[in-house]
Amino acid sequence: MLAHTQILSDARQNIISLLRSTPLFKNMPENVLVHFADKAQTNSMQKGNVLFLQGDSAEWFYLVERGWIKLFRDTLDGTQAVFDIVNAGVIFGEDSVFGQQAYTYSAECVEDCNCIMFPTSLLQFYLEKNQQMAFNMMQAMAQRQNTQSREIEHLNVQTAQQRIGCLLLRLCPTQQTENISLNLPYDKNLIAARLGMKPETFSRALAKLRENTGIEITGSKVTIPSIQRITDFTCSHCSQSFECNNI
Amino acid sequence: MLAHTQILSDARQNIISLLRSTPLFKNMPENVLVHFADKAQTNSMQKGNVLFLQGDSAEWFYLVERGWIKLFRDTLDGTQAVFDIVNAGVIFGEDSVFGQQAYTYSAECVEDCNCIMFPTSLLQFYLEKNQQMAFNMMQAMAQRQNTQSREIEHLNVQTAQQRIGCLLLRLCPTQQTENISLNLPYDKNLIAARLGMKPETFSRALAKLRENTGIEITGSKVTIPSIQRITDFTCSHCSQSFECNNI
DNA sequence: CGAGGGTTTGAAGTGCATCAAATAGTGTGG
DNA sequence: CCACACTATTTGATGCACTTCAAACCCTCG
Repeated sequence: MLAHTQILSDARQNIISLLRSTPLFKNMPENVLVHFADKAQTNSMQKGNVLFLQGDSAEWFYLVERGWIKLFRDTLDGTQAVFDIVNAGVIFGEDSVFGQQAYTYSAECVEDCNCIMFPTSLLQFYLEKNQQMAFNMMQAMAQRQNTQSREIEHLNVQTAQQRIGCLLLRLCPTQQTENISLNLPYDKNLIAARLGMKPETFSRALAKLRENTGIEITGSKVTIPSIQRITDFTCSHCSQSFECNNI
Repeated sequence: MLAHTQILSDARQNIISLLRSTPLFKNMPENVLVHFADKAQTNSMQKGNVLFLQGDSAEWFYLVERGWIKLFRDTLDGTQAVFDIVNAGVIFGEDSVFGQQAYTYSAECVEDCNCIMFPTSLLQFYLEKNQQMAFNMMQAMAQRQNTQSREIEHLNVQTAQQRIGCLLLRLCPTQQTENISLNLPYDKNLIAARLGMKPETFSRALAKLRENTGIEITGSKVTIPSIQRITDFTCSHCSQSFECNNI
């Protein structure tokens, strides 16, 4: 019994520290974090699992602990518009607190993941009751909005090659500037969709980007000799003072 | 002296009722509205006037009373990414309350307008102090975010013709469904930029849209025989349950 | 009237999508 | 461990959408 309690407590402690590291729960008092952790449900999922569909009643919001989740909308003609793919530390589905209490997009697991879900009603409760919570929420929303308007800018002004370069920059560890090697976090097909292009276009654009910036790609493994060469090639069309690897 | 006071009072009353009609100030107590109105400054501007530039210290936020304001970013290669053009009743620049206290975009008048500016610090004060204010702010931000993610979707999946059709739908008065006539609110050049296309493309796409949907254009005057014909042509690629004329 | 910006039109080029097919990679059952 | 099925990715050929560059047209306003 003691062991059981201990396990529960460990899981709870884990959730609490995860929550604390997100912008939304930053600086929140311990008792609030505990309250959320107590109402949490953890979820392991495999590629292909659907978390929720656009229009579903929004009873939970999610925190990614591990893996990748695709956020998208289906269009009337049967295609799909992917507008974000999120990973560890990101909270999503929480924006349905406002409006019609229904999700405004769908979410699907694209790389095996652990998600923690919390009742939307609990968030709603604290948004009304706790000043800090409300402030954090606004901060997070402002941040996301800024990112999104950059996204619009990118779709408007960048070529396929440049959008890929920009994504690579955002995948790079921020410290290093040379001889970086990393793995593409999910299918090339999916990256293409995320960047608003077809798989074939992605493949060809990536090949050209290789010539233009000296990067190497083998399977999902990417090596980047010089960050500078990518930014030179990629960021010329972007607005001033924007750092891709800063998002 | 009495007349003078009366004029001041009228102006203040006007500001208060304008504020009350915005989502951000909806349901706010009278004394708060008065406080904002007291600190307000009104501004008449002509086409071409710049309200602020990206990076400027964000000391004011704005409410449009009349006219049109372009929100944009300049890119390193000297072009411009327009991500919104707003008009009466819209508040902008208020998102700089968060983050680095600097505007994240630039704003310029594109059709003669009246704007009312309020100190950002006052908003900040009430966001921390007043529950309703914080709630309204979040509501407004959620709304805007939803709109923006639709925008991304549109850029991804719609053709030039369809994007124009979509814009027209949003300009139509919501009640009517047939024989609508309206004026384009600002330069065609600017509409093109707003929709992420070149002026030449806009001109040609508009001509084709005329053939496809039966609309007529003379100068800035547009007549639309049937809304239905536009939605049939325009909205097929959009995600389900989205009403263009509902934004 | 004439200058200048906004708008349209034409010709040619570029980028991305589409359709089709080949190739590589992965997981399955034998 | 291999053959097979299936998916992901690449490659080729072709077409369409949008851009670019250039020039004409139109409208407004001094």
